[in-house]
Amino acid sequence: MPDPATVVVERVAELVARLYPAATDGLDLAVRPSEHADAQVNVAMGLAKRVGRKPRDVAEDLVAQLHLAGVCSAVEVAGPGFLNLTYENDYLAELLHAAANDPHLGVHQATTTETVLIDYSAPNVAKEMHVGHLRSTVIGDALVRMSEAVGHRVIRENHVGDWGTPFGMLIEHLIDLGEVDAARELSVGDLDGFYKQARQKFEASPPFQERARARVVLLQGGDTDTIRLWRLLVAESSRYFDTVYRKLGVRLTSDDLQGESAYNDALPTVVERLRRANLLETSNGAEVVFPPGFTNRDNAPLPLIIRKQDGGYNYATTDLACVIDRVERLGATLMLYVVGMPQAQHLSMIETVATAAGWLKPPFRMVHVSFGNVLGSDRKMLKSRVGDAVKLVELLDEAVSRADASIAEKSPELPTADRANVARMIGIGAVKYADLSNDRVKDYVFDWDRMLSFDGNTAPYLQYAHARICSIFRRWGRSRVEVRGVMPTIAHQKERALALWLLQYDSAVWDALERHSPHRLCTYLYELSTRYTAFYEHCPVLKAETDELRESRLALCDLSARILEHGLQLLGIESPEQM
RNA sequence: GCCCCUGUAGCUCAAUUGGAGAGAGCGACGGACUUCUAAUCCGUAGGUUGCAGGUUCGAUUCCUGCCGGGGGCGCCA
Repeated sequence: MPDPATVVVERVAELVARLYPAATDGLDLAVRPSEHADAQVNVAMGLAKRVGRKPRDVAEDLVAQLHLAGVCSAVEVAGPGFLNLTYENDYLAELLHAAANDPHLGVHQATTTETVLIDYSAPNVAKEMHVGHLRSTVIGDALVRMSEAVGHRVIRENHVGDWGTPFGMLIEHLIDLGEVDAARELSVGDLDGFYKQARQKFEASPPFQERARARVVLLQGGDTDTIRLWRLLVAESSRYFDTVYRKLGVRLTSDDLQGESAYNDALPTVVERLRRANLLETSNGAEVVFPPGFTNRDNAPLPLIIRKQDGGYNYATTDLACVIDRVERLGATLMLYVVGMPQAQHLSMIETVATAAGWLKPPFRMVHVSFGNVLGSDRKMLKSRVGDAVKLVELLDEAVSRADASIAEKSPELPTADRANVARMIGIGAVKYADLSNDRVKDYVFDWDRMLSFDGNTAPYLQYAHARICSIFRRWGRSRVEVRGVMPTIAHQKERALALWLLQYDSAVWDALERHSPHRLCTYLYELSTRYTAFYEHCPVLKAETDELRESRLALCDLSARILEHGLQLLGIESPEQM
């Protein structure tokens, strides 16, 4: 409702349906932002083709009969047949006032509430979290927040790697260290060292290998003491993951853990149900499904392996059990898999098989929210000096200390106690925003200087715009809530540009959500900041000529700040009031 | 060999699913601080959107074929 375009779309749709009832389906009725006017409608061109008339003539007809009194002050035909709209200033003011008094700041709520399950982060138990987990965690978190913001029911799932052959070696290593010492080492977060030591022993010592293999058998057999040790590994790792998630500022907690092991009991059922669905075949002693459309190197059908020759299950089986669980137990209509690009084929096969088996059918659907890599300045996968993966905690700590140094230099008057907190918001925000603001399907180059810059499409720039608004209200000295009753007057060109953009927040949030692309929201917020700053430069607020004008501009400031803060919050980024 | 992703200003990235002279930031050049936070703003220069065709009123976007980069292709997850 707060987007003036929605009214126009309705009116245009009515008119077109009345004038050309036979040519309406699939027509592009969208009202888009325009460089040549406040908005544009492109329906005349598409219509002209269907009814065999000149686009400009169709456009003229539409303009003549379109009733937009009180909404648009002008509707003109331009170019090949564009309808250029200019909105009525009073109408914009009404919508701004409505948005300012809406708890969702104008973002309309979902008409059908879905249960959205978001599968993201997915670190491995007893292994360090590194840059490779950054994108999944940060993008997934943003999708969680955006989905909740429009009223969906959201289920977070952290599909951690907590099962498989490496656990034989990890448990034996834990026994060697002694439970107490091992737990201590794991809880301080030296998962990297723990895993590497275990691996090293495994590779160097044949007796250790034997023990590890035997331990896997015990683990799979449910041996109580082995299970107890395994739980210790999982619990300590989970505790560590929680510290990383808190530092990153994402919603995930240990309550969201849904490890691979959770599906162990369901695996035989998966096999049974596939067999009953007549999908199961035997190939080289393994039980497999051949989903149509997938081939291997030799152009032969490519199987999804359900049960290996040795009788063990594969990750495909777990993933299928997972789909069943999510659909049948949790009732998740939309499942988002925030998983890297390399898994595209695997997930596509899972989807095909789950559909063929009848487990996945409308309204239930799964979407692979894939993403590219984080690159170093050499355009290769980001690595540390010594060549291994960069630890996530170290990356975050460096971001905070860099931000802190920058604040110390630029705002020495800020008390040190506040500075630490602001540095955290800026540093963490910069890392997350750098990740989220890039189109997720592409790789991006990690660059400290650029992401921490106060110029350009960065978190600090948006945060700075927000902080400046807060500063105005501090000087004003009265409560911000007071201006929410004000009906703003739109007069200055910069006020108008800002107002139009503020009213786009609704569509920006939905656009980002529907494409599962947080970077679209980033682009919106960046544009909002630049428009706000232009307004700030040209339109004095506290020094405005009249009280009315001051209040009107304060109202614009208030809504701008709230949308900035709200939008950043949807991305999981905090907005300091001073910086 | 087959399949998927990708290629846009010197650099880093956008472009509202096919819309009007392809937009930002950085860097370069030229301007604006007795300030509501100059950590900012304004202006100028910079392009055959990898190449070649095709589809149509209109293509960075869709189709075909090449070229370059990344990834995947039966018992790891």
